[in-house]
Amino acid sequence: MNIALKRFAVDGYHATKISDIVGDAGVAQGTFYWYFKSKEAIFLEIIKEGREQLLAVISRGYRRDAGTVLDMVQASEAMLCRLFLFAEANRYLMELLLGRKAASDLINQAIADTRMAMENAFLLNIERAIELRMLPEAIDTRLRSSLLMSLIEGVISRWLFESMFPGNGVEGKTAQQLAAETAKFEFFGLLGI
Amino acid sequence: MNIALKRFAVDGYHATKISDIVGDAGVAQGTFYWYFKSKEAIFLEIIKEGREQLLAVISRGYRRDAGTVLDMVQASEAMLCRLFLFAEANRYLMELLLGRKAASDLINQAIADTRMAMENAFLLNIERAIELRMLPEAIDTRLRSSLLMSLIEGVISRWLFESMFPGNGVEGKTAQQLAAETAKFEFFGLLGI
Amino acid sequence: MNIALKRFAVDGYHATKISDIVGDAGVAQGTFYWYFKSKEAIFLEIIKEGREQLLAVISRGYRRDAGTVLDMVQASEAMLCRLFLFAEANRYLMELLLGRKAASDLINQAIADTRMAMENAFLLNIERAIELRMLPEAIDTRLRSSLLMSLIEGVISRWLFESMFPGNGVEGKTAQQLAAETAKFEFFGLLGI
Amino acid sequence: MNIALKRFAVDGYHATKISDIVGDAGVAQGTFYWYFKSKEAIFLEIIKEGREQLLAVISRGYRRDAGTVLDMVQASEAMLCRLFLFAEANRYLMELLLGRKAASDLINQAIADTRMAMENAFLLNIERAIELRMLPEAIDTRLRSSLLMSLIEGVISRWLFESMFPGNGVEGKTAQQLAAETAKFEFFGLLGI
DNA sequence: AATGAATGAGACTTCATTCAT
DNA sequence: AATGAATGAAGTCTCATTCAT
Repeated sequence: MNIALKRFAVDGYHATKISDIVGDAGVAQGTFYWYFKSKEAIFLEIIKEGREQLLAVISRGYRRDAGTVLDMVQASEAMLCRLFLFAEANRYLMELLLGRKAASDLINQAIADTRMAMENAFLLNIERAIELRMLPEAIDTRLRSSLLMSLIEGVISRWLFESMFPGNGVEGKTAQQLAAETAKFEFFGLLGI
Repeated sequence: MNIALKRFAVDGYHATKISDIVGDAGVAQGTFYWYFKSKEAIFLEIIKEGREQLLAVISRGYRRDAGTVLDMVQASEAMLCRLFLFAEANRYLMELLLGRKAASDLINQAIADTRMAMENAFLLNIERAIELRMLPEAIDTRLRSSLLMSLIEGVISRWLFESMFPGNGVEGKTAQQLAAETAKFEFFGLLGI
Repeated sequence: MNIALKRFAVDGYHATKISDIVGDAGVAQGTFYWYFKSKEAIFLEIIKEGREQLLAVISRGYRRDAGTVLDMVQASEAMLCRLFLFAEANRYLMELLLGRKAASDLINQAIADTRMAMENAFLLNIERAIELRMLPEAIDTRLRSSLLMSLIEGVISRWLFESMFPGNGVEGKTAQQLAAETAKFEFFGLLGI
Repeated sequence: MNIALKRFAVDGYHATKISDIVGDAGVAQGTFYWYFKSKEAIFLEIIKEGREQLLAVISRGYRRDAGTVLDMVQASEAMLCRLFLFAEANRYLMELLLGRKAASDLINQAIADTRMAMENAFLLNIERAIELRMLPEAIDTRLRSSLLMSLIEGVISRWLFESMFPGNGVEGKTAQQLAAETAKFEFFGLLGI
C-alpha cells in the first residue's frame, strides 16, 4: 500500500498502472489481486487508513475552558503545527487528498468525505470557542470553517508540492513557522501586523 | 470547444472520450481532428482562452492613490465580486482550473501556470497597497498572496461545486455576499466581527 | 503527377498522403479528385507513362546484321549507357520501379509488368544475336535475360539510391563508365580482365 | 513469429494487421503485446534472426589455398547452392529481404543492412581469390561484388516469387541447376559456352 | 499465496474519399 | 474547375482483470 500510495501521489491515479505497483513491489501481477479486489479498492483503502490518522491529529486538544485571545491563537497554532508536521511526514497521502489527481467517482467521494471531516473538526472548534464566548456570536460558523479549511489546504499544497507552485512564499519554512503565520492570518487577517 | 469544456469539467479529462464530444456536437469523429490536433490540444486551447478572460477580470482596477482601510476593503470586495461573478458564469472553466481532475503533464502545467498568474495578480495588489502605505511594510507579501489565493480557490470550489462539498456554509450565497465576507476575513481574520 | 511521383519515390506509397501531394502542389484536397480517381489511379498513371518512355529507350537499336564480338559488346554498352542516362534523369521513376516500396496488388502488378517488358527487350536482343550466330545456340535465353535484367536492376539501384547502399563500388561513376563495366561483365563474367 | 513472417511476406507489412497475426495464431489481440512491443518490433526481430541464419550459410567455406579456375567456379557453385537451398527453405524470409514490400524507416534500414552484410560476404570471397592470385588484380572488387549480389538477388526473386515474374527461365529449376548456371555466368558471362 | 501469461474491450488517431458550395 | 470541411471505417496499442498452474 505504501508503494501504491507513492505511485498514485506522484503519477496520479490513471497514470499509475497495476504493473507499476507490482513492479516496484517486486511481485507478480496476479499477486496484487490476491490482496486487493481492484485498483479502485486499494486506493480507497489507502484513503481510509490515512483518514483515520489525519483526523486523530486534528481532533486532539478539544478546548475545555475559556481563555484569552492569545490562548486561542496559541491553541490554533499548536493544532496547525501538529497538522503540518503530519502532512510533512505523510506528503504522499496529503497529495492524494489535496492534489489535483482525480479518479473514479467513488474515490472522489471518499476524498471529499475526508476533507469534509477535516472541515468539520475546525467547525467544532469554532463553535466551542463561541460557546465559551471567546469568539463573537454573530459569526457564520460554517462559512468560517470553510474559509479556514481553504486556507489550510492551500498552505499545505504550496508547502509540500512546491514543484507545482514555484516561488510561493511558503517553501522552505518549518511547520512551526507556517503554523504561526497561518494562525495569525486566521485570527487577524491581512491587517494583523 | 464549449461542448468539450463542459464534458471535461463534468466527467474529467480521461473519462471524456472524443466520441462523447463529437456525439454532443453532432459531427463525425474525424471532424474533430480537422479542428484540433488531439484531445490534449483542445484542452490546452480551452485553458488558454479561459486564462485570458480570467486574468482580464482580476487585473482590472489597479489602485492609483492611497486611501483608508475601508477603501481597501471595498476595493478588494469589488474585485472579488467581479471574480465570483465571472466564476459563476464560467463554472465549467473554473472546475477545470480548480477542480481535481488531473490530465497530462502538459495540461497540469498549463493549469498551474494559470493559477500562478492569478496569484501573481493578487501579489501585485498587495505590493501596491504597501507602496501606498495602506498595509504594514513588515508583511511577507508572497505568503499573504498565497493565503489569499488559497482562500479564494476554496471559496469558489465550495460555492460552485457544491455536490462535492455539501453543507459548507457557502452554497446559496450571492457573489456579492460572498465577496463581502471573504474580503472581511481577508483583512480582519476570524476576529473581525 | 511529377509532384506525386517524387513523393511516392521518396516516402513510399503508403507514407505518401493525398494531403502531402496537394500540399506540395498548392491546391485543395478536393482538387486532386477532379483529376484522378484515387490514390491508386495516379500511381498507375505515373507508371504507365514512365513505362512507355523507358521501353522506348531500351528498344531502340535492334540489330540488323551480324558482327564481331566487339561489335556486340559495344552495342550492348551503348544501350546500357542510354538506359543509365535515362535512369539518371528519371531517378524517381526508377525508384518506383526498382525500389522496395510496395503498394496495392494492382500497382505491384503494373510494376512487375513493366519490369517484365524490360526483360523481354533484353531477351529479344539475345535471341536476335543467336539468330545472327553471334552467340552460341546452346544458351538458355530466358535464363540469361533474367540474369542480365537482375544485373541491371542491381546496378541502377546501387547507383541512384546510394543512401540505401553505402560504399557499393558504383556510386560516383558516370553512366558511360558503368555501361562499359556492366557490358564487360555481361559478356565475360568475373574473369574478363 | 513464423506466422507473422508468413503474413508479412505474403501481404506486406502495412497490409498485415495485428488482428491477422493473432487470428492465425489463435490468441487474443492483447497477447501479442505480451511478447512484442509493437508491430515494428516483431518485424525487426524476425529480420534479425533470419539475418544470422542467412549469414551463417554464406560465410561458411572461406578459401584457404589457391586452386585452379575450375576449383573457384565449383566453390562458388557450392556456396550458391547452399544459399539457394536456404532460400528455398526460407522463402518467406527471403521475400522480406528481397521483396518490394516497404515498411518503416527502421525496418528498411534493417533490411538494407542485412543485404549489405550479404554483399560483404561476397566481397571478402573475391578479395581472398585475388590474394591467392586466382583472379586478376586489376578488378574493381566492390563493383564486382555488387554485380554478383545483384545477380543473386534477381535469381532468387525470380525463382521463388514466380507469381511476380511469370515465364522467367528460372522457375522449375533445382537449386543445384541454378547454382551451376549462375556460377558459370558469374565467371564467364554470356559468352561462357 | 503466488505466478505470469492471456484476455478483450475500448481508446485515440489517421487518412482516402465525398460533397455542398 | 476548385475548394476545404466533413466523413467514418479501420488500425494500433493500453491495461485492468482473470485464470490455469
